[in-house]
Amino acid sequence: MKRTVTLKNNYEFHRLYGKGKSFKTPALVLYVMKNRVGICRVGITTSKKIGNAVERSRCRRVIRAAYRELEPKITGNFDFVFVARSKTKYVKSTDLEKTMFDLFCQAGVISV
RNA sequence: CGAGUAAAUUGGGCAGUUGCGCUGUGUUUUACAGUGAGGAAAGUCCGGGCAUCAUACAGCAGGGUAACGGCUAACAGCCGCCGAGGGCGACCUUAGGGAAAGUGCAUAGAAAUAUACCGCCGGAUUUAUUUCGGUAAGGGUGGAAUGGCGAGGUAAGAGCUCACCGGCGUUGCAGAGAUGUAACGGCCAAGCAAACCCUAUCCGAUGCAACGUCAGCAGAAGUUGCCAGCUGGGCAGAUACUUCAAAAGACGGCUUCAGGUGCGCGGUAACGCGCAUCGCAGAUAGAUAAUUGCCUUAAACGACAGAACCCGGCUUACAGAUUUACUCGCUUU
RNA sequence: GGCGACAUAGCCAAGUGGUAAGGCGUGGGUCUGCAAAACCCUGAUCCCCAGUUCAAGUCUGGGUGUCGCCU
Repeated sequence: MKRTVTLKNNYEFHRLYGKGKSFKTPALVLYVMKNRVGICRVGITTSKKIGNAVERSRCRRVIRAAYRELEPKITGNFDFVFVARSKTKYVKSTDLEKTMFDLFCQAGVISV
């Protein structure tokens, strides 16, 4: 299995915030957009509103673990940006996997 | 049993399954093995290593430190000890050199190293005022007013004299020293130096986004630049350097050391020496997640909190638990 | 990750250790038939906690927050 490709530059994030579709739950926000690169790319945002460094890196780990489980089910090439919210640090990765699955279904990324 | 003082430790452990970073082995895209956050990783407040600045040298400026002896690579750290202050006590706090080199200290007050406003006393003049001198007991001002209090003394007073206390100096003794103590001397020296300042002593600057190698690169303007706040001295110089614009990668630096643990010896201690043993993160948008079982436990889901070149300290944050030494009070024997 | 700067009234801000200047704005008043302009009055936990000092906005130490720079 290849390593997950991540979004790194600021303009890529801003393109998704401006042009991508957004789907929200209390624990997670998702921005989706098609790309022409040929693979799926992911960016994770954890702002300083959430807490200190320990809480922010826990949010990143939980989101990354949930995405790793769902990545093989995705059909098509997309860019994703996940934004953590203040409730994310209290959620387990198995619970977040369910909410992420719902968001992917809303976005039409996963063919059921 | 109660109240307290000081110091130290811990921050659950073991195993399994899926998954992630790094290293090694096989191998060529998947296996196996090992390993994977802290006592503060934090704040970046001190000190050092390391690296660069073509030479890093000197002086000035600027900054740090400040009883004494030791430890240390070094330090504003630590240990011991002295003085001062606090506590019945165990013990705690302490930026703790110099105000007999100089400047400054608002307002009030007569006067803030300097005096005489009201007073008190004496002389002269004059006849109810003026002037000269003595004095620092009393008044008032202030944070601070010539060491404090009592007695003697005097025209009135005053360390003028004496006793006690406080401070200073000299000599003797004890100590490694700060200092302590005894005798003697004379009251001359008030406070503030985290105000300027003086004395002693230390400090070149910049920080791994330093710096090196490779790859890449496109130009335009300028002429002195380098070591920096200033000066001296020195070095390089068109194949150089500066500014603007553009481009932004890969590798090294990078983790084996002032390392950890145990034992012994020296030292009051900080710490040092010797022997044995262990290998213990190294990412580069940045790796630890999910779940199950057992054990210890009062409980373990629980605090504060995430390495980014590395060490020694300091400071700040911290749920709960444990241990040791000592003090005071009460009760019983 | 590293290096630095700042915090004073609602806003902009000055400030040698000794009563915290000023401007805009708020509120009240004077003036006017009513307004505007003008004039007068009005208001501060000097970011927080300790220390030095007779006395801290200022000096020293610690903390909090905001902002800037690096390649």
